[in-house]
Amino acid sequence: MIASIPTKDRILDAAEKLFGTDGFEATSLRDITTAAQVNLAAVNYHFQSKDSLIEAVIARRIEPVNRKRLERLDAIGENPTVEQILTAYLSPLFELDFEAVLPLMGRVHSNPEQFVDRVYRRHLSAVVERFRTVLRRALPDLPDDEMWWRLHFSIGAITHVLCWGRILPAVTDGLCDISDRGALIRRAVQFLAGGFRAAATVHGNT
Amino acid sequence: MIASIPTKDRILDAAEKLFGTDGFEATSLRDITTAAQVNLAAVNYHFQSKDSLIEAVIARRIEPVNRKRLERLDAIGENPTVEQILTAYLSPLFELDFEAVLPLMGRVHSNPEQFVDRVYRRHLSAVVERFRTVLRRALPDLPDDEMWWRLHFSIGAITHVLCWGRILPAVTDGLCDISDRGALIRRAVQFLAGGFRAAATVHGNT
DNA sequence: GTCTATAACGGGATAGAC
DNA sequence: GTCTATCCCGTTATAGAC
Repeated sequence: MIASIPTKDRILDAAEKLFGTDGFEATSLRDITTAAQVNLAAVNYHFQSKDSLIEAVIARRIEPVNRKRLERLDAIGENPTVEQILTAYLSPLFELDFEAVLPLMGRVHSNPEQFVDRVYRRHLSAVVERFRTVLRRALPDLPDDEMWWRLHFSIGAITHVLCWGRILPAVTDGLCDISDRGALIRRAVQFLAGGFRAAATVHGNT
Repeated sequence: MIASIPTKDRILDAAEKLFGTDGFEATSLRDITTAAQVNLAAVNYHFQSKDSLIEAVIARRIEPVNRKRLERLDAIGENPTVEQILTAYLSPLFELDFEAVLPLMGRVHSNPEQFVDRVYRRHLSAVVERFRTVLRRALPDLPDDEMWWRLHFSIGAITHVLCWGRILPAVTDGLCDISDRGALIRRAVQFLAGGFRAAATVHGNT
């Protein structure tokens, strides 16, 4: 052991970084214990299995984010604007680290088959439901189905930034800057609010 | 061999389905050859490795989509609306099968580290560049950096639908219907066009 | 709690008969 | 082109000493 950080936390730190960059299946316990500079068997001692480790890594990050989301939603009062609601949802996420933890969140959001039960149903669905209710008050003319679609479009837009964040500057000749988080949140909120406010036509089978 | 479909195509069909639902790492060659009802060694005969198989599976679907995208972009004339441009980009994608091929496309779009070279740079960047140029003419007041961000928000929104498509009805009590593709395309285009048209404020370091 | 050593297994890939 | 059999490696997980 090199630093004074407990073994369990060293494993969590290394795992979340590697899971984020390489994916859950592609990351072996050996990769994790090597990066964390702990013994291989420590993973199965502190966590019971790789699967439990994955759950622990995710829960450690999602729970504080969701707590802040609900706090900020409560803080903006009874009749917030769409922009305020979206900011309450997004800002706790984008305060996290783009190198280590945001890629992990991206993985979680883009693997429904793997995580819909252990993440969406357990950690996310109640929060989404709260925000959906508030958004419905802010956009009373939007039909329920359209609201759901737009929520998913929005979550997808954000998920993509989580997944691609670190390499966005490279594929856009430096035009996409991820260092200014306040600006990034405002950009996202403006775009998504524009989408939520777009006219919703009735869709038939044409 | 049960049907008359050539072995090579049987492998591609089974692989794209399994890659889409389970992911690339989680799908073994044994899974694929069992589903395709072909011999294990056939994969290494027709393709050289699992990695080459992955590339072949992706290229088979992406290339026709991109050809149609450019055809439809050409077909809408010199000064198309934002809605027309977005429809030209999205419609060839959403004509594909939500059970087999769209989940695969979702995987590809949400794994930048794995696919930025073999997919984005090879198959996608030229097409995105064409659409970015046309969009810039349709939205002359939008700064270049904002354009890039909004393109990525849009691609993310769509990617999310590709990844989550099959289970969206389940998590929304049936409100999200993916069977009517025309309606889905129109919904997405309306949302994204609203986002692209949103006012873009200048972002400082506040 | 932490280590070494190893079990038990499944993975990709290939040799060689047909 | 297609098959069987097998090699060789990396994986998760655990047993047992310290």
